[in-house]
Amino acid sequence: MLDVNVEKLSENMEDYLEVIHALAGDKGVARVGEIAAKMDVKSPSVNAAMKQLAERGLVVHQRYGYVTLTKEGRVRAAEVQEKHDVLFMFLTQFLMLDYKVAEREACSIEHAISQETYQRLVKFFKFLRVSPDGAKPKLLRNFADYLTKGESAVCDCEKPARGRKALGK
Amino acid sequence: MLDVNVEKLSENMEDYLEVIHALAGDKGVARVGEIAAKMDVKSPSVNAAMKQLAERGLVVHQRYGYVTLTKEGRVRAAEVQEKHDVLFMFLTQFLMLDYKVAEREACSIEHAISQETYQRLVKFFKFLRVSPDGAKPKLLRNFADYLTKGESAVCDCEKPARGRKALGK
DNA sequence: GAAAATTGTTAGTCTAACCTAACTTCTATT
DNA sequence: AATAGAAGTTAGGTTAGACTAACAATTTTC
Repeated sequence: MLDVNVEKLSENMEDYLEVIHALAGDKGVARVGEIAAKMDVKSPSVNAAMKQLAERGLVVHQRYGYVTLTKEGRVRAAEVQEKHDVLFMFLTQFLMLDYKVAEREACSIEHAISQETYQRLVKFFKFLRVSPDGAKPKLLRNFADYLTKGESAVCDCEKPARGRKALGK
Repeated sequence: MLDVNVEKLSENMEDYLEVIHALAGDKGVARVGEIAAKMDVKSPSVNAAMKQLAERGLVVHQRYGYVTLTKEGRVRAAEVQEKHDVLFMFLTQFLMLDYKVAEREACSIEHAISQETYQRLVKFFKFLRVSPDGAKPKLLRNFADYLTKGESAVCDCEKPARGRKALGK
């Protein structure tokens, strides 16, 4: 199926792909200078990276010109981006971390998780019907309470049959 | 409070601390050769690493002799280990990944998460009463079903009020 | 207790990132 | 269309981490 013949990329190279992907957006092209700015490195570093990525067939880099992702480059970039997004969602929606922290952490964890783990996370979200925008499921609203109010708020998935609602009301 | 004056360690250095911590166990000491074997590197690499860690006051390394963690080294090692353990738990208990995959991923993610994120994960486990050994909470048993049976099994934390149990029985 | 075997160290090399300084190409203004 | 300035490239240096080969210390074995 998929994922055959995929040489492993370093974290750095994954970052470059991701940034190019983001910059390219609709235009489909990025400049060395833009990439350098976004990655917070100098242009010679970008140059060296582009050389490597070009050799691996992930980007096309015209001398003094545009950088574009190849088809395969786009696929790899998208994979990383998807991991990033699902991790961000986990960190914000589940763990209720603030956006800035979540963003930073997602950026590092995205390189550390396998496709397999990514897919399980996606399934877990589906199972709980969590989405980036939509209303939080009850479970997570409960957890939010727990975080602010402490031990008193509990997950009402557990021990639901014993008393409470059943008795007093 | 805590965590002042803590120079950031590279992933590699964190790994060394973790391995020394594990090897030291009760004896409290480790040998260069053991460390090399566990990390799957050669001894000169361990040597160089020990030099660095000794300079930072995290280990004591006697020439041709034992390596031991300092107090601070032990603290740092334990922090990494705790992250590892909670991640391993998340990957196995929540995402139901197999032990081998979970172990591998925990080893890489452990370097990428902050104390803050770690603590939130711990709280989430407490909230759901998940423990390494104990019985899985209902939520996770449901998710396990969902993974094998697909969409039909759902989280019964959500939409619990509408029919089902209330009606049929 | 001396020689052999094991274990640890040193010196020097390699690679992936990064950097600065100097150079080249492109572009945009007059 | 010439040139100033911006953008990109090349050359060469730095650091962290690994490696091999050669050497030194320690431990084991006879």
